[in-house]
Amino acid sequence: MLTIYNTLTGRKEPFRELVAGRVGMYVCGMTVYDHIHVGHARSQIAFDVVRRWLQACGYQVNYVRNITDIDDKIINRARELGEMVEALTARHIESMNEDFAALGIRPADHEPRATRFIPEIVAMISTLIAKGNAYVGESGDVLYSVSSFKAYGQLSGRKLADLRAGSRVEVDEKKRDPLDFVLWKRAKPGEPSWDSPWGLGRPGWHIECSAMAVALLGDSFDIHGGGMDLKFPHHENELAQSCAACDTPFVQVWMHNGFVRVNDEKMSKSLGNFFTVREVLPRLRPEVLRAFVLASHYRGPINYGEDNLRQADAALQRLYLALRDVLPAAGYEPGEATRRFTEAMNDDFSTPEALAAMQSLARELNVVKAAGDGPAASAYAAELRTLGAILGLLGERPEVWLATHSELTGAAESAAGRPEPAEIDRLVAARTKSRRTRNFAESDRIRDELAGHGVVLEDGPTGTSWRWQ
RNA sequence: GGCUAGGUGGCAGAAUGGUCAUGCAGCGGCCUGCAAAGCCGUCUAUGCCGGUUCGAUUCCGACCCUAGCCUCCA
Repeated sequence: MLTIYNTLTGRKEPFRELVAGRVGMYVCGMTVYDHIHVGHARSQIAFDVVRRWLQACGYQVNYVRNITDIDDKIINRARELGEMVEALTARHIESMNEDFAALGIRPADHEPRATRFIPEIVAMISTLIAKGNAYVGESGDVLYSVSSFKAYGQLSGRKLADLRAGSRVEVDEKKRDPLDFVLWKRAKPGEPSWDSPWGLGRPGWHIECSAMAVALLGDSFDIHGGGMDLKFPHHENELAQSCAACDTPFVQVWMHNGFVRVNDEKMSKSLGNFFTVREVLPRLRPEVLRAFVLASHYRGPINYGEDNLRQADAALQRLYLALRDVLPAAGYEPGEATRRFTEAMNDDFSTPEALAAMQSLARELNVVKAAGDGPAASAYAAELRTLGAILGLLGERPEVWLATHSELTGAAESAAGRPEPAEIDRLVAARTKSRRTRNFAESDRIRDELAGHGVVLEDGPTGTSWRWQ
């Protein structure tokens, strides 16, 4: 039985889908004005795994991940770069998709863009005005009236009075309530705009998600996910709009992932302490980043740093080493590892425990391998790869993975100074010759030399193989 | 100030009203010419103070500390 922690209720609850066998899921995606960073990657990996697990459980998942392609930041960035908004967003959507693919984050079933859903957005705003939940302010913007929705604050656990008392809420005289937020923003000259009953303008941030989610998943759906920082105000507002417009509970389960930290601080655009995925990937196998993310529970924080990445790499390498030289069987009888893995994933997607189960399975695999039990090893290998696939891991061939150099885990050797494979093969052959003549001083010298370049030698019954450390 | 989530071994990170995963690192052994890989064994932990209990790391309360949100942010 799958249980999921629901932000709305503050506890883990048994998951009950609205329509038997089907799950509608909406995850907040990217605002496309820059390359994605590790924090974004974490969030998308987390929900990618949620989706994969739901599918592994037999659900037919309708996965929607939006793209915010119009807002102030985009307009400002385009202006700074002297570029058209369309060109800027197209560029970054492409960049985002490349990064997602590298990290094994699968495309969503629907990837709606705000600018393609203007009619739906306008319609929802009209409904809100008609129902008395929204009004046209003095500035010409359309605003949502928070006091018109009595459950406002339920998701983030806040009371309107507390929020109003918050020292950082800016008082805007044009609003009836300082907490009212924009649904439709009137365009200033030169800004991209769309026609509406309230004049030329563009949608506010929150309304696009409401309108697109309802358009693609219906008035009420199963799971809505996003980063912790979206809980308030974004999801609170989204919830208020959608409930008021549709008179439905909107979302069954709200899920929020924790942050990536750098030196115990949130990695964020505003703090400037972020690493983009594309600057990090050249010296980090994408799968290592994925393993690093999954080594922690999705709701907790993770610290981005060399030590932790190295550990993730070592753990992953251990799994690949176990799989090396074993042909996975076509079928197998799921064992203790699968049972433990399943239980872990059913417990609010506890990927650290699931990975622990995989490590134990790798040990069993190593044992039967060493004992020369080929059929048992093949069965375990198949089981391990199946479990790995659910997490989007272990998709590579072991030999290929092990031959891939990772600067992080390798010697302090720059890419330029790294020896060529042909040169390594030559040295390995020379060492083998020395070993045959029992000239161990020379053979050890060669091994040390290679070790200095991050090359690890392994002597086996069929000869010597090498891999990058 | 309000709200939320946390504080577990050298590090990372699970779980649990009584026996505290898993990986890395360390130590001992097997294997090896020696190593590596692998296997076996093994050391170190539950922020602080009270309470409930036969027994709490786990439940309750206070305190301290950390992070996050309350403004754009995955």
